[in-house]
Amino acid sequence: VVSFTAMLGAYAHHGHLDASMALFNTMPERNVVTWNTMLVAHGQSDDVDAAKSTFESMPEWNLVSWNAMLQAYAENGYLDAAHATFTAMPVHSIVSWNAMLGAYAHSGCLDAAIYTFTAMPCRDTISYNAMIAAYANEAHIQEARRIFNCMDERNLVTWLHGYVHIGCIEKAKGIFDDMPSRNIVAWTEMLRAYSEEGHLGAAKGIFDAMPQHNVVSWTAMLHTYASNGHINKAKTLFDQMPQRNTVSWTTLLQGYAQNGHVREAVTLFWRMPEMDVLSWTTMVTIFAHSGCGWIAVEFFRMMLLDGLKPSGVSILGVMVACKHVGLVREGCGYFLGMSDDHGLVPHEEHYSCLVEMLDRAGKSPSYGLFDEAATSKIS
RNA sequence: ACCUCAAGACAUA
Repeated sequence: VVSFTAMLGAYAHHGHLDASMALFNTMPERNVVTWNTMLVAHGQSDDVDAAKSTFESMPEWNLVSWNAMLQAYAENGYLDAAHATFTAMPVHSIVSWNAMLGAYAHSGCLDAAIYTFTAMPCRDTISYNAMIAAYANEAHIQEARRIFNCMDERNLVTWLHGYVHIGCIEKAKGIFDDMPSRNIVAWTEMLRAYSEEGHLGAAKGIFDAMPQHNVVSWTAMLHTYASNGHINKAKTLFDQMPQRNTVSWTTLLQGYAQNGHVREAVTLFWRMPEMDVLSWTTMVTIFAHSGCGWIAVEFFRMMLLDGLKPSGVSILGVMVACKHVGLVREGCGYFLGMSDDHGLVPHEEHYSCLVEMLDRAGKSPSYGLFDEAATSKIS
């Protein structure tokens, strides 16, 4: 069983999900680890349903199974389901807490992340890294620094992480060079740091020097090419990648969008195995600024029909589109839907876009759709 | 032999 399970995991790691499944089905004997490996494989290829049904078919669960299920939900944006799993599990390890913390950090739920971080019975460097990222994502660099400074235990990974997030790339590189052993997370972090600075050569150097790659590192490199105008290299890399997920697809999609290759973007989009809010939003924003705002509106509607919950970014995109095409009622409706239907808080961008939209149509802010509070904010 | 931290969309002139 052990060697078969190891093979199963190896197949999954290299993106051969079909091979893993075939092996799984023919295995004479399976244990919890075998099932867990399969569960994780499905989660990582963004197939939550398959992960869920694997979980439900398992003869028994251990802590790792629960954590893997929790993570599968978290990775695919099902925050509620992730939390429900967390509450349902019989015991929690630090991995469960970290997974929950990471889920909140990724979805921008800073308060929930802080709550989780303080409620945890103990914290390791992974918890600190996640918390620093949560603050940094929300542009609370001061707080990120504060956490970084108040940590009771530090190691090199956390230093690296902290420096990357506060934008001190030279210091980060210094730490990186001093690390006695670097894991793939550290390597990828360094790669992204260079990528963000536009140091394409340095990023490629890191990528080539890495002892192993996985979807995340491949995608980080893909993003480096795509966002620096090297769309052909990006495409080549994408085709070579042994494993792709929604993030990889969206990264390439964005590369096409940024380089004005609208046709290719559309074709690629419809070939995607799964779309999430970010992939849809990319399509919305591609068309939002052009004269074909109605196409953007169509994409937005299709996203809703797909059952996805729009983000503030996607709403802004569709509002910009409405503004350009003069769909005032429609645009106001999306704005109102933010708080009424989706539990989102409109930001300044949404208000100013709304004002421009009304202004263009010669309507006053007291158009009749808004209550006093909104009207006063608009004016 | 299996789980958590690292990768993707966004505004303004």
